[in-house]
Amino acid sequence: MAQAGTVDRILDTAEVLFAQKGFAETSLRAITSKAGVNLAAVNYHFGSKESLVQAVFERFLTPFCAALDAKLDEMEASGVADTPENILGIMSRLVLGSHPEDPQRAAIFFRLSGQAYSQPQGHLREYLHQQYGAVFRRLQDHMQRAVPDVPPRELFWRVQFSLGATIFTLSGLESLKDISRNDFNMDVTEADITQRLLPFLVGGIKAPVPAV
Amino acid sequence: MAQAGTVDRILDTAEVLFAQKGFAETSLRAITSKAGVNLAAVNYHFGSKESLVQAVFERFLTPFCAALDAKLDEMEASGVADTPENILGIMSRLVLGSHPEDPQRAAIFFRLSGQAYSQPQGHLREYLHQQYGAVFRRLQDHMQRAVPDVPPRELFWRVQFSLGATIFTLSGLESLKDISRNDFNMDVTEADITQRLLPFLVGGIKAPVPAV
DNA sequence: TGTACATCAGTGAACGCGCGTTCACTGATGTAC
DNA sequence: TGTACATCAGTGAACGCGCGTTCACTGATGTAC
Repeated sequence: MAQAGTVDRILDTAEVLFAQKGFAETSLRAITSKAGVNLAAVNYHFGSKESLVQAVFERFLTPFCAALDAKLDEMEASGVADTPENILGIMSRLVLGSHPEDPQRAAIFFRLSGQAYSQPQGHLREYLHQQYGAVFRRLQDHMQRAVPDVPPRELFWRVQFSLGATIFTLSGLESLKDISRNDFNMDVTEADITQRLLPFLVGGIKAPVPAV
Repeated sequence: MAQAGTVDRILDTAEVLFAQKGFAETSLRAITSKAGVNLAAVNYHFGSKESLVQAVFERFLTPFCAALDAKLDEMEASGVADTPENILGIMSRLVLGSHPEDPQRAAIFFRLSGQAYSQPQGHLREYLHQQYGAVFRRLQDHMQRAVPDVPPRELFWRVQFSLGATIFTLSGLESLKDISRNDFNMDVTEADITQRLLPFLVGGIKAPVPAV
């Protein structure tokens, strides 16, 4: 963070504060004063607060989606069969490994996602869907090949459920860590949770489809 | 809503607006003008905006938790064995059936829950946990008896994942309905989703525990 | 090499606005003697 | 039965505050001739 340009200092600070306090609850004054830049610099560089929010997401998602695309290319080229286990494995390794120098970064990413999705107005959700929908559909296609017996409509919902379980859990991780510490005397990490999450999701995605 | 007392008119209006736009994004002026009551009435009856938010949750959760307790009593008395299917079945029937006169109400409940959980500050989450934690633990105990092979710590997380899948999906239902309509030419209802959700959750909760 | 102008990052102060909250007040109902 | 006082729901107007945004400005760097 130190000595970076104004734009990066704003983005670095904004992503931490947005994750900590939410979009509406984080003022530009809070961001700029913590970042050590002038209040007007946000509007100068980004145009508005809303554009700053989008820029924060772009900085996360663009490289992530590019990496995911590359991994999927790799997988297709190698001829490995699609299974829920290896598709979800790719995802989790990508998320956890995307910023090895800063393990907190993955947590921030999830908290931001959780907030983006629970924003009731949905401008942001629409923007993300439009911007990154293609990778999502590609992932969905692979998953379909992995579980051909699950009808596409059913699978669509199961992928949504999986997304929900993941984002919800990892975005509220701080308080869940506390509970886990109190109830089980046990510290947990993002990697722990992911290890527990994968079998759960695989079980759910592969579950028998009830005859209607 | 018509002709109710001031307190109820405020609560009725607030719960709809909070679900639609979020807590921070809904002003007391919006609530009171739509409810047809004086601006100062909120502070007169509830003391502050934050207390109003809590009151909205209480009006949902207190009867819901009482009904859940009663159902669990009933189940224990009847000697039916615990299974993931019937525990989750009780929950879903309770949620969907809790306001048969107003099916929209369940959707509002989930949107509020989704927002409560994604609130990064967590005052509300703490308040809810403290207020309704007992019923949650009781539910967890039943689930443990239903899947004795899953270690308690593992189960704790699986219940969190289930909660996440449920709240996340049902709280973002509006936009998912749109996607489903576009991609599959298919309208979905809360009850549809619940029917698809249950096998997914059962599959996840029963999934084999990986040897570590 | 020097001068004039354009571009650009950044600044400090102010703008108007909507917010939650407060306060003095009204009018109706209940209670004490 | 009448009077004085207390309680309570509700009101209208104002309060101060923090917000996102704007604007005129500065100073450094680049470009044209």
